[in-house]
Amino acid sequence: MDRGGHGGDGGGLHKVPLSNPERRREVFDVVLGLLAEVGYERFTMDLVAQRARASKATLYQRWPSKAELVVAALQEHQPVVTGPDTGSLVGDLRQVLLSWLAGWDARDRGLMLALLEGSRRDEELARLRRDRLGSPIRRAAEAALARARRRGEIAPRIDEELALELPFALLLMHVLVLDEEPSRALVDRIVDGLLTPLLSTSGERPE
Amino acid sequence: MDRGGHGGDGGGLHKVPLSNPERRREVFDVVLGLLAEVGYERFTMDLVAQRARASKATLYQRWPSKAELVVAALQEHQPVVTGPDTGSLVGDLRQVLLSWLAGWDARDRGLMLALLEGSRRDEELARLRRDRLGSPIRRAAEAALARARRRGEIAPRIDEELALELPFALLLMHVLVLDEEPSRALVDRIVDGLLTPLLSTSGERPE
Amino acid sequence: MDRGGHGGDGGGLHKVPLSNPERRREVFDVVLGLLAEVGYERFTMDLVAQRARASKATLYQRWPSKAELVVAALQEHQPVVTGPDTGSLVGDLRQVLLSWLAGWDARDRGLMLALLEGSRRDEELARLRRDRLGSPIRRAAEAALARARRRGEIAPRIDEELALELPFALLLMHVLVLDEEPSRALVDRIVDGLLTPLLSTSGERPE
Amino acid sequence: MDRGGHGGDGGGLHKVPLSNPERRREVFDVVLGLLAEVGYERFTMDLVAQRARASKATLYQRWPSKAELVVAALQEHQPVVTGPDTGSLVGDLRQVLLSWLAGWDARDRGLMLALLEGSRRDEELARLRRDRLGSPIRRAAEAALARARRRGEIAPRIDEELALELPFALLLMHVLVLDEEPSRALVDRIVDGLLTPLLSTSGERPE
DNA sequence: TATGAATGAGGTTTCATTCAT
DNA sequence: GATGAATGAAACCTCATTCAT
Repeated sequence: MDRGGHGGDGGGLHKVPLSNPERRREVFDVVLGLLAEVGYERFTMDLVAQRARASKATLYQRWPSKAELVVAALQEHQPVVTGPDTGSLVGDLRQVLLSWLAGWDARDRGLMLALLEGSRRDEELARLRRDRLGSPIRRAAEAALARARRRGEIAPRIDEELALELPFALLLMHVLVLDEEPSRALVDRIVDGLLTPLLSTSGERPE
Repeated sequence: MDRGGHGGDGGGLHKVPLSNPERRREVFDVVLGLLAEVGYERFTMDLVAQRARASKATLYQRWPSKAELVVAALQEHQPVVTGPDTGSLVGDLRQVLLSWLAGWDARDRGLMLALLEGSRRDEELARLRRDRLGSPIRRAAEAALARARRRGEIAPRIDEELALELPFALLLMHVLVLDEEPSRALVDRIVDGLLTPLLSTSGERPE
Repeated sequence: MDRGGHGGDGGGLHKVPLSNPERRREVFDVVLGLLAEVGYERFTMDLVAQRARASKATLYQRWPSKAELVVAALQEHQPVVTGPDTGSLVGDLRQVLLSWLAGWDARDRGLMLALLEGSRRDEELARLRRDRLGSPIRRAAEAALARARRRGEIAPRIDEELALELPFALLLMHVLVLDEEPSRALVDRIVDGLLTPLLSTSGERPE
Repeated sequence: MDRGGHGGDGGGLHKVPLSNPERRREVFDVVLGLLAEVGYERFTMDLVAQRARASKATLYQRWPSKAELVVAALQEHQPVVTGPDTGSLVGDLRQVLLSWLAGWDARDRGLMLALLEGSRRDEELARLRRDRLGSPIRRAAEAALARARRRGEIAPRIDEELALELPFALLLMHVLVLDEEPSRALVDRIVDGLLTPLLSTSGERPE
């Protein structure tokens, strides 16, 4: 399409072997971009090959099927969510959500959809979906909860498990169903308007 | 599935013109079943034709494209959610959720996924998705909220809009991401473990 | 390739539906020609489509796979071998062989090879091979043998089963291994030079 | 299969240059095994490389094409058929057949088929086929015939050339068409039930 | 010399859609 | 109005062969 020239096409490690880690990342980038753009079914090896300036045969040499290429690319796209100890449960949760927000990538909405879609055809992807969509924040949030318990911060009558799921469920819904990009504003509404009244003994809003 | 008639290859109304409303419903049933089963992309006109015992050409005569057939079928599959006045906000919300739960159809998880998937290709489906997944309960819940406001039941510091979204967001996540069927138990956990502590001034749990 | 004109391409029932028996035969003719020409593995649906002036999709509508198309075409290519009663076993056998020879088709050598080749991949073809290559003459020959037995024509110490296989085995070998076309001369050598001394009590050579 | 060595991934001589005769034989063994297993067309260089633990590039360095590799391997797989002088023509022929039977290799049926198949694409293979399938026994048999002539053992009215072809043609047919392994029993039937009555003046059956 | 990697040119099969009856 | 049949345009995957190290 663009026959290169004065830059274009994204730099071009092409001709570099796929074993090269940078080249590999380049391919994964194409894969993730494509997945986000068109979803799992319309994602074609031809398109990947074209954009990555590789031949399909080359791709197939490294990843023996479309499914495996997709899985590999997604597996390497693990977001890192950290949750520092702020001293209060709600404060900790806010940090977890903000950390997740900071790691949010423009392609992530599309990738989530692709994952839901593809997981219907491929069991490996289904596993990935449960892991990835079901718990990215969850894990960090659980650590925060553990700390809260040790501190004796208890919220009686609260279903703690659901309370932890709550922020992610809301974010997910806004993103997937309502086509919104996740925003600091939404995180604040969730933390201040729901989590704080629900869990807080302190958890004041910082900054 | 087909409650048959006077025998033959599975009964049904095939050979009856598509203008006939019952025949129409029959076709939609096939469409919804297929969508739920395989999703939007693997849904093929051939399969519809086969299962509905019609010819593809006939289908195309009534619905000029795959997308339009899908949209038409989904539009006719509107769940009805009612919410009687129980006297308290939480009580009302519980009723709304139970009513939604009662209308839940085994195909609905699949249809939600199909909708997410297809809405990527077709703007009409995208609209449907926002409407359908974004607000089925919402509408009824909003009525309950209005009543609560009139009663002066106020939850200070609560983000009411998010609070209304919350139960559906959780249900959605459990259904779509964790592969669970929605259950009375989950509804109870949401109402008793989250909504009640959040909103309740009373809202006791009925039998 | 040849865009028709003043004849060419073999008549051209193309555009006629594949359900039409004559069109069907036309396709089979292309299939058999191709099989004979290039064998089973190099036989491609593309080539068939091109030569038969049909689209691949059309072919796939009628025959759901390459293997099934091949099997169908071969099944319709049954040679007819008759064996009149000449009064003597050797005379009868000669007739059977001559009848087989008369039905010989220039493509048959290629088809035999294709059958051997394809039968390695497809069990249906393997069955066909055993039937077709193992017994075309055999059946007629057995009838002749039965008559001989009724007449009391007995060849002591002869393995009759092998004796019946003998002419076909020799023809097969000359055809498959030595690239010869089967000929009247070869049949005569077999009958006069082997079968007669082996079986004959009379069996004079006619004409 | 691999009689191993000091451990490792299955032993073998991989990493040893292809110029080494033992390594060469090892590769040919892989080639023959593969040919017998899957035939000529499904025989892939990838598979050879894999099983022989060599790289395709290495193979291509020694044999410039698939066809040449196959030819080379087959050429080295010449069966040895001997035929001692037993004093009678039929006795000699039996020895020839038994010698051939003794040299029969489990892969040989597959190799014959592969040869028939491949000889359609490659003239070199076609030559090989005519030589290999057309005459393995023939040559030894001819020597026996020459001795018989010198002894004055004459079979009048017999087509001697065909008579010599006969046993091999029958064996070939049983092997290729009927999927039988060649057996002592079949050889005996051929010798005792056909050759003896046809040619014999003595030729008694030995132990 | 041996090899890891790349690739052009297919090969089978599928699908939304359109004709002709 | 209903249908059997046809089809162009992909999609996934494979293979003999060639480079570059």
